[in-house]
Amino acid sequence: MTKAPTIEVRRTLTLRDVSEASGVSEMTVSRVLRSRGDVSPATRERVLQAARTLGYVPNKIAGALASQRVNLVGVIIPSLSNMVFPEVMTGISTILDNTGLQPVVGVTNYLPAREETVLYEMLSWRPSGVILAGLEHTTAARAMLGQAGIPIVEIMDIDGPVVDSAVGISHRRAGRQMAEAIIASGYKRIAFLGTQMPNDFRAKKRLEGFEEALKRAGMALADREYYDGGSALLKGREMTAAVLRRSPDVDFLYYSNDMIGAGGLLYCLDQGIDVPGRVGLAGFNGVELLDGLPRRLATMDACRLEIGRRAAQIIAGRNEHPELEPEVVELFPTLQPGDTIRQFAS
Amino acid sequence: MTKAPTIEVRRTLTLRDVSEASGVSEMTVSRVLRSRGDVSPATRERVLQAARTLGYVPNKIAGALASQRVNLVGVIIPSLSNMVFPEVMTGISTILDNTGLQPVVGVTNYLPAREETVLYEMLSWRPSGVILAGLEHTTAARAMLGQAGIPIVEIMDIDGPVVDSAVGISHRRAGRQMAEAIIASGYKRIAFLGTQMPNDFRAKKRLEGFEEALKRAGMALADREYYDGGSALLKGREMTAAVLRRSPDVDFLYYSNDMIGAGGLLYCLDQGIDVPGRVGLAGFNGVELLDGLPRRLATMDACRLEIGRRAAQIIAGRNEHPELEPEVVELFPTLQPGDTIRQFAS
DNA sequence: TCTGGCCCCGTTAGCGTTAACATAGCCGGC
DNA sequence: GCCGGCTATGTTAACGCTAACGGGGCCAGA
Repeated sequence: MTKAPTIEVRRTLTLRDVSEASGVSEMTVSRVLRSRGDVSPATRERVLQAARTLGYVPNKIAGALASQRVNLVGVIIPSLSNMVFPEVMTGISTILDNTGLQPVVGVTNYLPAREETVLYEMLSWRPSGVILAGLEHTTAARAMLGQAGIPIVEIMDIDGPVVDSAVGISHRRAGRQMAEAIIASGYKRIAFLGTQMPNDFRAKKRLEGFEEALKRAGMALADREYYDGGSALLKGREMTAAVLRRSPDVDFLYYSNDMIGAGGLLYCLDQGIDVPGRVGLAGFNGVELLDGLPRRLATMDACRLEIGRRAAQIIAGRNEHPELEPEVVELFPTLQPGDTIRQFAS
Repeated sequence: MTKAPTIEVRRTLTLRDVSEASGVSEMTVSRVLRSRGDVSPATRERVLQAARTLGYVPNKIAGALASQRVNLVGVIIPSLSNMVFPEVMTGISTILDNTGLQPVVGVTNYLPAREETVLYEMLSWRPSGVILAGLEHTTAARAMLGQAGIPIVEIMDIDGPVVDSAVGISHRRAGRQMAEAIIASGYKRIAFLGTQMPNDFRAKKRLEGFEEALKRAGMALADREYYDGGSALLKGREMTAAVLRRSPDVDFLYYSNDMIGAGGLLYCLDQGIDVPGRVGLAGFNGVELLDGLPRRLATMDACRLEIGRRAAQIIAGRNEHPELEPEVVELFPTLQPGDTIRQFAS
């Protein structure tokens, strides 16, 4: 009984190994493994068998270099830890799964310089497309995007000039709408509570839209409070406590995201504060988490899943049909009044 | 006045373009861009200048093929949407940032078959290492890992056979410890509430350890409830309501994760149920979110950040010093009793 | 002046795969 | 029986970069 020969020094396997094991040329093996071109069922089977028993894993690096084709899509986002981008990723994945494309994530931590680095790194792998959050980039990053010669989709935001394609909502308008709803409900002394982050341009735009609407109604923010880092839920509590202490006459708290809004809501309920009678509350994003709170926080859905889907569709489409034109897709978030905003003016 | 010549059909730039623009050989350009080998400051500057003005981005595909070196580390995790893996990623990134290595994430959605696919895909890029969650893999996946010839680190769990290296905690022991603490506090009728997911092996092991400790104390689970999908916070509420209705005599609720535990806590507080007098509660993971709740949920820290850091250190270390041996690192989670578990037996 | 060594830079030969073309064999129709 | 046209396979030449080596200039010491 002979034993199958075991390779001593395990070099990494190549097409040549499979070709020798199955008695055909490397080219034929390549064709079988990519199911491209005509191969007779017999040899196909023989090759697959050989590849399997050897445990061959193709080398995409060599393949990509030869074919000038890389099935990767770079996705550059600010953070993974705030529940909003994972959902965007889900949207992207569901679409890309049906194409041969594969997402590769890069995280910038809201730092433009980091975005530039990550982008450079990604482009050096010559991906088939890039999806990145926001419209604000360093000049160098913008230059790279322009040069890349691949479809680029900026997501989340459409308030500003676009490099190539874009899918998002108008955060300025979203802020305005929320302000209008709050004003219409009769709230008069409105405070803003948000992140300190100077590079969260979308939060900034929402606030701008919000203040603009206030101004148009002859009002202004009664107070504002910023935080930076830490547990958002806890910060929401703390900031809410601080604002209500400092400005007891405030009757509405507008949070820059749902998480701190949820913290604020829990705080108010703890303190026995009448919501939405004594104070109204609103956040932004429409995160799933809110469903489990004692009361539904008013919020606006940011269309995260749909944004991911549409962005991926644009990349996939342009990949298949290079003649397709760039497009800018605006989505419209819906205001969910929940239980933390009065229904009628008082 | 002559205009700089603009290239009509924008081919993608190569080293050759930079070399021509700067009047040196491609090799010298390569050396400059990788800061490897001796190059005179003068030519270095000239090359960098040329590369910058052209907007050259190196082609890592070609570089990797030529050098047989890829600075990527594959990270394969079940999910991004539950707050635990993003933190592991953070740990990995902080270490890798200082090494020239770069993480690439793949998500399996707790599906072994999907893990196999993702792994195959990753290995085909010939990464410098792979970090993957859990010890349970398909045979094919296990075979690939064995063949890969690169450092592999299995993370989160160490209850079982390891492919190469591993960093994690014993979930069985974690379950046991929590059970012992609960029993010591005098709770008698204990229910379990967890995910339906048949492939969350770690949750399963925690439950096994938990039940084992109960058994040793002559007890058994009084009730159990499973959920599947949806908002974890909301599900936590619903499941808690269901269990307390079905088994009114239950005096402790052990949740398989903090998120549903938080939902349960909020439900109990809503209902005016005395926590931890009438019922005690405990979760698992030690997520930051808990800090913002009205009461601190008992939990166990899963050492996520540290797991990420140690795993990355192993990869980076073995990458620098290939002679290093595989290692298995066990971390020890600490039980945080919080406010939802009685301090003394009653 | 010669020699050895260092600095700087160029030349050559792949890395493992695929695109493009070449070719051998076979079938059917006239 | 020859030829066109298919099918199944092989051959060749990149793809863009880097490892490895080679070598010309220059300086110091003999």
